[in-house]
Amino acid sequence: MKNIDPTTRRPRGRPPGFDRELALDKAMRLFWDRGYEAASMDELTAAMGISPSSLYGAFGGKAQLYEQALDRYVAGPGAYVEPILAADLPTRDAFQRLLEAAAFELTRADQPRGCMVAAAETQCSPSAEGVRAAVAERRLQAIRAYEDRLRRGVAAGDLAGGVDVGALARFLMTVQQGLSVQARDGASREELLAVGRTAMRAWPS
Amino acid sequence: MKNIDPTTRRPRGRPPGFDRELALDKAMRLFWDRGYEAASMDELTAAMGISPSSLYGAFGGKAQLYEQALDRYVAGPGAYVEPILAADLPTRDAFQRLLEAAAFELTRADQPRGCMVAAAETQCSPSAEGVRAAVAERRLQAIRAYEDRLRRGVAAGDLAGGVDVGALARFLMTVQQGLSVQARDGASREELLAVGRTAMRAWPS
DNA sequence: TATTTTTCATAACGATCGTTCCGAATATCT
DNA sequence: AGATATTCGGAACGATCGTTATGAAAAATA
Repeated sequence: MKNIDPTTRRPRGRPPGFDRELALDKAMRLFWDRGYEAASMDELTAAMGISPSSLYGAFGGKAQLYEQALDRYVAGPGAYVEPILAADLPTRDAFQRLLEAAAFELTRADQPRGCMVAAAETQCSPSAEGVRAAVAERRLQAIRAYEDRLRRGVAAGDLAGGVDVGALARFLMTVQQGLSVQARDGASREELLAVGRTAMRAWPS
Repeated sequence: MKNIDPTTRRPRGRPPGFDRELALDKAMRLFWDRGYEAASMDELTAAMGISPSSLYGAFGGKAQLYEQALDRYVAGPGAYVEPILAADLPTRDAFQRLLEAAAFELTRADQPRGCMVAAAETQCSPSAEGVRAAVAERRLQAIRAYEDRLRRGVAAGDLAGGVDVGALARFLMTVQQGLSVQARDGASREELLAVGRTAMRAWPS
């Protein structure tokens, strides 16, 4: 088949036989549910509907695929976080909404339970140390994002200047990570919401 | 060699060539650090100083060894919990001490970081579903233990009757699970202590 | 139509997984 | 001493791991 339109001109060789974004989405779901090591190449290729050679050609390998799946998770199912932090809300309200949203998102019936980042890859074999460190780094950055939001609250005057924003940020992230474990263990949405409400009682004065 | 004393009479065959408790201890350490699946039989037998056939003879297999390692963890490194819950303390003080003790224990230099139970085996391959369920069940029982302690507080009158003990217990366990993730990510003892202090601010009135 | 380029499916690779088998070693019992 | 019982080290098992090699398939280009 020939393509005349120069704006959609096909490259030289055989065209890819699958949708890259769709395949990445399937991989993300499996990694999300299983973690990195427990998701085998056989399962990945089956879920993505492609062959190992296509996977290597398009994504570079299992570890690289996992990192791209992480990116896709943050930009997709995990995208609910950023707008809440960025919204023009009182600081306390923002984190209350964040915990409510987490309770909702971590227990959706149409998704794997828990967060793909929050409590994943805490244990692994030495050969997976690289990906473990990558996930841990994302968790650290998430705490930083909380800190930044809290500092914005201090600057805006709706959070007392004496508050230890580092400790508060880490506490809030600790709760999120615990919520992810709870969700994976089968806790209900209402139970997670109750945990979130309890956690908010720790909000300074 | 012959053994005369009938109270320490040896059984018929060749005597075991290793200390069962010591070997189990080594296995526990490795499982604690790596989790179930990422700890290979090669590493286990090397750490325990025994052969695969001895491991099977003495423990039954990898999965059974893991369960026994869990028991040993609870009775050993994790034994600090029970006396704090059982102590004759005001309820609030008990959980404050528990969080302080956790911050200390989860960051010991002579042990793997984090708790062997709290945030482990949240993701695994289908073949390890059995052990995952077993660990999850222990986490559920831990929440129950917290609930029982809180109810004791209500009965003793140092916790208001209107308090939702289920939610409070789950919140406290959620924090513990999050602390375990934090510890594995390298958070310092002081940081965990600060998280614990923040969490205690959620204590009812 | 022939050539070139890229992707694809399949099979095969070496490594490692948990497990089992086997013969030697080491003890007690007859 | 010989028979019996139990444990040992080590090899071997089939299965599965992630990865790579091979050649056919499918497109544009010459």
